[in-house]
Amino acid sequence: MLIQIDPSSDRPLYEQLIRQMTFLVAQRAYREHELVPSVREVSKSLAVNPNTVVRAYRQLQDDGILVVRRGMGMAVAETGCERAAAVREGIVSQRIQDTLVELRQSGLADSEIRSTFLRLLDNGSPLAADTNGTRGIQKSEETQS
Amino acid sequence: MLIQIDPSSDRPLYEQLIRQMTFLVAQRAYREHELVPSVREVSKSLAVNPNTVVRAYRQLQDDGILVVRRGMGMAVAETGCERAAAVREGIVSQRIQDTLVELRQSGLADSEIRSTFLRLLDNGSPLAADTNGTRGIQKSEETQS
Amino acid sequence: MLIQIDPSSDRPLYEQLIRQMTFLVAQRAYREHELVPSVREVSKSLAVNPNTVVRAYRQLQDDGILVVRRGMGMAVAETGCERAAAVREGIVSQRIQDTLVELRQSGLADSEIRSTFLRLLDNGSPLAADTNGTRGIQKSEETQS
Amino acid sequence: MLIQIDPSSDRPLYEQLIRQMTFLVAQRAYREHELVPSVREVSKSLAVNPNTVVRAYRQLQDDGILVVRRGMGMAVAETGCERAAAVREGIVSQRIQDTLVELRQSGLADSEIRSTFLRLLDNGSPLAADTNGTRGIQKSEETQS
DNA sequence: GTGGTCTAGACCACG
DNA sequence: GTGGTCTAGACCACC
Repeated sequence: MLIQIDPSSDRPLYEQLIRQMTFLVAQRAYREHELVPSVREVSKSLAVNPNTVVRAYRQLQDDGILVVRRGMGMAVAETGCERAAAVREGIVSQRIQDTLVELRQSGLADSEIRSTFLRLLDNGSPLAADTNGTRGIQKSEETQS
Repeated sequence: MLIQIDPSSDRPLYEQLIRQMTFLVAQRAYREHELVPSVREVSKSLAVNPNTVVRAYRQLQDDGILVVRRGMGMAVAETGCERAAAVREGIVSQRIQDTLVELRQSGLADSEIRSTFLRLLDNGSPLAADTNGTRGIQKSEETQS
Repeated sequence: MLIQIDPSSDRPLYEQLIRQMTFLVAQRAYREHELVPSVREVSKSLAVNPNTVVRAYRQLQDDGILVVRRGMGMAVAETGCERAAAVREGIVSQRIQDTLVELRQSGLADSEIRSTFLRLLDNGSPLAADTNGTRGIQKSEETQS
Repeated sequence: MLIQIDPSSDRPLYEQLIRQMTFLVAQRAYREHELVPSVREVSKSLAVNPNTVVRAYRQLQDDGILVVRRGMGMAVAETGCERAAAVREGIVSQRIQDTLVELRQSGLADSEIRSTFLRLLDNGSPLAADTNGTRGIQKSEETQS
């Protein structure tokens, strides 16, 4: 339903776009064969350069999540949702692994890591708790002013 | 005991050096007033540009973890271990927070995140079991030619 | 007998249509003065934009392969089959030449190119054995709804 | 030894760069761990925009042929030559396959295809027979004016 | 010096 | 309207 990017994040914009889109398709916010927002549309809504969107969409093609419908736009690929879910799985695991490796280097015991993690997990749902600096795009276009 | 860096990581080398050193001091691998390896030594052992080491050491000075002993090199500061522990605490919390924010965007429920995390935590190798691509430096300096 | 197009090919649809039609006329699947399927018919059967068919047919006119029969549609021109055969000859030679140029840049010796080519030539399915993603149109028009 | 591109070709520049570089590595014109020409260098020598080169180099990274040496440039990856050879193999096969499919659609018999192919193969070595419009880059930089 | 990212704007082919 | 390619030029982090 919603593509969100945070221009102040240290993650590159195109990478955020790739991740967001992958997650959305994995959640079936866009379904197989459904057209996704056009490059220009996304570009305009998120105030991002078209080239940046193109770059993200291209990667999603390479991942087998999107396909080009020439002259019409880009659509979720035949088995796009599956692939997206698989890619998401990989991203999530990798992210946790990386974090664990770094944390273990800190000299903290696994038990300390576990307790800190669980404490922060239960704390609050920071799911865009602060929307400062975040720009989003709705699926149906009447939310934009 | 050991400074480890991974040149293929996406983290900058100087950042890895800062983190590693901070963690080591926090663990009291180097104690107050103890001399730390010289820039030249670290640079040679890790095959890293001296400038990169200088940069890291300067940051550690600014953090109040190291101090210059003129003519002798750099040593752990008066209250270096405390400060290092504090810095470490901040790094660890921040790291977990960041990870949580990203994971929540993936559309996975907190319960799924928790289970994946716990699974990977119990699985893994305690501390870089495989050292492929990782370069280290020992506390006693005669390991490297 | 059959116009086949592959919408997922990197060749533009109109170009595929032109080539296919040229080949069919060269093979005398449609003979001199014989009416070819109407724009509307082709468009519907192949699920292609009518404009695309129009564009292809116009090119075939320019090539002297088709002519308009006002009020009736388009037919193979007086000397259409000859011209089509000539055009086909040019296309085929050009195609092979292009391929050879590219392959020679790969650093493979001519002998390797030859053997690979012959191997693949003998292997393969004679004519689009698997029709996945390929859409066709029959000469007799009652196959499509 | 030589990167060659033809700006008048219908193949995109970045694709030509990818192919050329892949072929060169496969032929061991650049060897494992060896630095390849920098983005700016290639860009200048071939009179191509740096972004275009970046795009090509990025793809080569994704293919596992090149790796970044941060601050130093890009080098052939550990098993880069193998991978390059494998990629080349795929490119070559695919190219021939595509050609065969198209030729078979022309209505020509396999025997005719074979004879035409062999004739053109033996004809001449069009390996850059005409250098009009082709721009190249030497390995050692003293050839450029 | 190196690569990485982003913007701005242009032109093209396709449907 | 759509995506694809390319250029030009800027700024950044890293070594």
